[in-house]
Amino acid sequence: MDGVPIDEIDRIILHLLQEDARRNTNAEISRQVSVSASTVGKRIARLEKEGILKGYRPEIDYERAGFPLQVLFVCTAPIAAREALATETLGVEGVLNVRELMTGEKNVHIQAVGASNEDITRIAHKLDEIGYSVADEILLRNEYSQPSVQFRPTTDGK
Amino acid sequence: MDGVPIDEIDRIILHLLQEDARRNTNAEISRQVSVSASTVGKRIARLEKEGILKGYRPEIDYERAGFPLQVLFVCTAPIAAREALATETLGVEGVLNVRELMTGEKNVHIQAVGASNEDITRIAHKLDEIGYSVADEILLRNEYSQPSVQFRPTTDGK
DNA sequence: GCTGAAAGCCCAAGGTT
DNA sequence: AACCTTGGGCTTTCAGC
Repeated sequence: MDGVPIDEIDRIILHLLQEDARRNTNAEISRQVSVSASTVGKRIARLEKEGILKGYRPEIDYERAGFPLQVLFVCTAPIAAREALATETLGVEGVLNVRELMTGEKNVHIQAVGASNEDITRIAHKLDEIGYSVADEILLRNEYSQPSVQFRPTTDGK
Repeated sequence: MDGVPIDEIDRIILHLLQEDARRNTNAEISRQVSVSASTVGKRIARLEKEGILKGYRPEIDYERAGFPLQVLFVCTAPIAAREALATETLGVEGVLNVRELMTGEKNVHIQAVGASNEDITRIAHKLDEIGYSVADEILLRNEYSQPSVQFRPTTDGK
């Protein structure tokens, strides 16, 4: 499954995809790395097959897109049901992201967006219905994501 | 800046980009919506210019990519410095994501990955150095993201 | 495992309605 | 605004190394 850890070339490919996964074409990447475009394509296919690359998503400014309310629900879920719940949670309209924490009583963080308070209330009810206990409901002020994590493991990648 | 709110066609474009921002080309999108490929391209350019589309990122399984440790740092930052800090935080190697909360004393959540405990310790020190008070450090068990949020605002998109 | 070439497909620009 | 055309560029596949 993950016999080959990923080498220097893979790391550069991942890095360039992180910068712009839509515009950085195989051909463009091949120019910044000393392999051909078809090799870049094959390596990306391999990274996808191994589950390292799981998809390509646009980053959206939800506020400007008509969803001004961003909320973080801090929840408690029975440990046993946690994984099953997480999947179901993504089915709730407005939910963007679910994080399961290893420790602590409040062990699940759910990020959601809505166009109005009505939406947020509906989501909260839904979460309760699914089986969460919603401990806290915090408005998000801003979110920043890393455009480009450095791909240089301390184990120097051998 | 955001005079035109975004119509039904824009919403379908965003939806298809959310499913696969790399493979769903303008031409492919034009087939699923009754406009030409060049119109799709121009609408995407407009959405980018208005800041609704902010980038295209690969979703990476960091664990398989050699970063088995995922941590959530729950921090407190002086309200005034919060925004400036957030930007600086993204510069710390290993940091993936920063969320600013509107309320509560622990007002910033920072998500980071590392190859070893050493990395995590280094990040924690760095956050402290930058000016955060790190209140909690929780191992993340799993994270799920929404592949595709339904783009239908309750205001029915006029 | 990588390369290179060819066929088919895609994109961006400019002109038209 | 949206459309069409078109030249240049891209992706994919496959033979060959």
